[in-house]
Amino acid sequence: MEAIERKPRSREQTRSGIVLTAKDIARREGWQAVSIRKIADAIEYSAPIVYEYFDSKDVLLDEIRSEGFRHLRQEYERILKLYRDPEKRLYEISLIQWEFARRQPEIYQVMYNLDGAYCTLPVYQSSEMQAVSDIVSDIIFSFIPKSKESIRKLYFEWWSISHGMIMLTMLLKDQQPIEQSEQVYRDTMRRFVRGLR
Amino acid sequence: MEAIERKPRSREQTRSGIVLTAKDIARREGWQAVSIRKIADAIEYSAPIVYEYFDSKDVLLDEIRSEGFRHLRQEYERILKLYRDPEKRLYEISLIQWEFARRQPEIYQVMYNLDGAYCTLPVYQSSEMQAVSDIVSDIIFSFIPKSKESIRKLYFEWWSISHGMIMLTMLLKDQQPIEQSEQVYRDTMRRFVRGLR
DNA sequence: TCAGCGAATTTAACACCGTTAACTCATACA
DNA sequence: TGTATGAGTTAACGGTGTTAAATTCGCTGA
Repeated sequence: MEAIERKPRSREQTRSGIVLTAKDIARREGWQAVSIRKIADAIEYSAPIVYEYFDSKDVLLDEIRSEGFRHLRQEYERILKLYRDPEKRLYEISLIQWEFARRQPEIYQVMYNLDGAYCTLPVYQSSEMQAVSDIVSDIIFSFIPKSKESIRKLYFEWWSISHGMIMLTMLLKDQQPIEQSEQVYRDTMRRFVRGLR
Repeated sequence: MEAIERKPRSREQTRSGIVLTAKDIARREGWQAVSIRKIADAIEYSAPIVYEYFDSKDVLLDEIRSEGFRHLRQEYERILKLYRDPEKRLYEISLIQWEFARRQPEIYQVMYNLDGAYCTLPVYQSSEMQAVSDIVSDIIFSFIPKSKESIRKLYFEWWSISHGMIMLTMLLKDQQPIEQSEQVYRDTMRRFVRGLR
């Protein structure tokens, strides 16, 4: 983030500078190292300026989290356009999930309050999260048009397996090679998708 | 924890008082609210005293985490004595896992660095965690005596499903009734165990 | 009884944190 | 020229983990 200098910057640029810097520090030093003052330093402003863009650190984290869910949603919709087969769709979306967590672990962490990332605002009532949930639920529904309750359970199951494996992979990453975890992930998700029909 | 007064206390009592207080604050206010000074206040000592028992906050959290894994191991071994059928064993252990997370969520959180709990010391090289892993792996092995690699994968799978569901249940607890999540958990774990034979 | 020692405990400090009030300062307009 | 507006800063408050220094206390030996 040292690329950012303090010359001519629009409000929008400063705002996204804050977000970028926060993510950058989180990626390099972990979320517990992200502080308002450190962000302010990086964008070459004093700390109170950050509060002109975000009411609190919590709100900033929430924004980054929402951004993560939005990005995920876009990827999901890309898959929807690419494939028509529900089986293929759900499997590819599972892979998207994996790739996302692998490429942007710090975002994944703040989305689920993992590893020092801690956002007070409840995630379950975020519309962005609801959107990604709806996409996956709809795919499952097109698979087997059962009751809303059944779909909910199946989605909960899919989500749990995917998220659980991703989390444990992160946890054990220095002990168990990622390639191996990825293989298990692929196999398990494929089996889950197969098991739906 | 208001029961603790400062009269005659052995070193051991003070030490466990620190641990108890930390867990108590975490349970009531969340891990991000746990501070050395607050613990010291509760046990009626000044902050530096805590450092006579624990080198750092990190070490204190690590101790609580290890305690959690030890407790889990004891429960697992209780199940081993109670049942001989591997299928029954694995299923019952799955239920233990659920019950533990439900009854002592703050311990579960610190074990996996969830929701503001953050312990720097790596969990994957804790012998206590290894012990519980070994128990479950052994059960799976007695189920289907395959290669070490296969067992590892199956254990990873079991752990992911269980942990994933528990985590998401915590995350969605205000949105999705726990009883419902528990039902899905039981069904899924039963199905997993069945699928092993 | 009292001096002195050693251990137990506290106070004070450092460098950080999130957050807010008060202040400075330059520009734009009357 | 005077003043109001807005951007940006400094300074402060109460909190954090942590450590060094100071203090208090109980006990031993004279």
